[in-house]
Amino acid sequence: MHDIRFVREQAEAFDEGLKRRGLPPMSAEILKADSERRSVQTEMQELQAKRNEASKQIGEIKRKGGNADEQMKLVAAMKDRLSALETAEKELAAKVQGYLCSLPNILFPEVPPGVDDSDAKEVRRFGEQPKIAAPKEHYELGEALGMMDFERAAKLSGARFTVLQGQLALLERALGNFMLDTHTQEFGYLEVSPPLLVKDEIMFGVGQLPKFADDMFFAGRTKSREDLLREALTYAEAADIDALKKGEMSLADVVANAMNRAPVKEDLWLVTTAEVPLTNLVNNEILEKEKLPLRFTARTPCFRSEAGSAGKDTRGMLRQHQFYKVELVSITAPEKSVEEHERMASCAETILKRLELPFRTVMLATGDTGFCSKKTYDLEVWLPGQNRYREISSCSNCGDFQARRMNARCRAAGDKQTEFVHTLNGSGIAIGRALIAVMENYQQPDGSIVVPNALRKYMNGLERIG
RNA sequence: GGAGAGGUGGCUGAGUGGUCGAAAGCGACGGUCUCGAAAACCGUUAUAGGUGUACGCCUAUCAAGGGUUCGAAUCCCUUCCUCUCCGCCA
Repeated sequence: MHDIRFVREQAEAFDEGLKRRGLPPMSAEILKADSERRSVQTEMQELQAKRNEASKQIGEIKRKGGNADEQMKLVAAMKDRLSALETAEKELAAKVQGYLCSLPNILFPEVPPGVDDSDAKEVRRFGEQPKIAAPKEHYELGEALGMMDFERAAKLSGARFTVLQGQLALLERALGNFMLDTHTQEFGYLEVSPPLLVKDEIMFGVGQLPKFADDMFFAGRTKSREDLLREALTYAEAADIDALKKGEMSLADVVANAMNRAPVKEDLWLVTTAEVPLTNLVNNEILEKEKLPLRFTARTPCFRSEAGSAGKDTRGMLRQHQFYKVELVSITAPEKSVEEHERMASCAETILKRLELPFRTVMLATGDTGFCSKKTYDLEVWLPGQNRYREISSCSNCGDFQARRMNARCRAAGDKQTEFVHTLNGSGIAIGRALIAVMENYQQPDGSIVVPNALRKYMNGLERIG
């Protein structure tokens, strides 16, 4: 979410920021609504002050047993105007808020222009690509080993799920344990085991809602769809139903109106990443600035609908509805986030280095950087089976964009003024894809897979899978 | 799932229609005292927004949203959350 004061004070910079995102200038429209809102608010507050004064007098007069008819008439006379102003103020405030929370974050100047991952700028590269004759893809290796089963997964859950068994299941567990140990013991992250089902406002806080609902799974606590619809329809108005009968209104509109009128019941979303609960740990809090940064890590399943990626990466477990990931989240003082971003990327890189997997780090282009982010580093691991680098980690500095949505602030000791914290998140790293990378990079001609040194102690000394 | 009790400032907690943004205590901060500290005493101590050059003034906020009323922390409705007992359950 953007700061209205930033739009007021630096309208050109704001529009320039939108332009780099490929969006038209919005400041004029926003400021128009903002100034309307303020003038309505001023009039409303003046009227409220008058009303409050008159009400106070009424109270005094009545206590003394006098006749307050005149004052009551006065208040009654301003009632309509006041409620109109209150409604208008609410609408305008919502309009301004709507703009501010639906536009993406302003990017740092160094973010390279471009539209997709091919425009990303490589910043560094590590490791040598292994020389493998006729490298196989991970699913060929896994299925041949009998430890990766897509058919049975489909039987249980449909496409984009995997069943891992035996040593590959162990490898998955070992990867997560290795990553968590590294981040907690060497880099000072606090291990967290968070809820995986969260409320609307939590998804809003990290920018998943309201725009990206289609990317998520929804866990209704309620009954069947039919029951839900019936319940909502009890809020339909008689006038709407009459209009429906006369054919003046569509069923869809009647339902939509009823839904709007029905009370909001909070159902829960499945987290798309542990960033969601970890970042929100500090929502609505004022943290002691001296205790920052806070660094959290968690290994959790991640649930994604992959709505926009039909047909992409359909083979294997590269793109799944459910996968494990170790996530890193930092909550920093405003002036520390840039430094923390570099540190976080290097924590993620350390994992790949220890696993001795070749990778490169790129800075995403303007058109490819996420909604909340000011700047994003992607780590791309080498996959011999695909003969290309593929994303395995994404580290973003969100500045105060999420903090504003979550109302997460900090305050220095002795200060009265609070500031919004900065939030950063990064994969440290995606476990499913790390498993793929290990399989493809460590594959042997006989179809077995050598276990990287760093993982052996997490796999009971196992040196080779298969 | 059934029954009940609640949600008030940094914390504890009073307040059931009118000078209540809210008693009291604790905590924190400033001061007096002291060589210094403690104790004691005195004082200060919410957030957001609007408005004016300015001491300021105004508005909103007692979980959230809506309603009743001239006026709501207080009454009504809905939602969310917490706790207790029973049931079920890893």
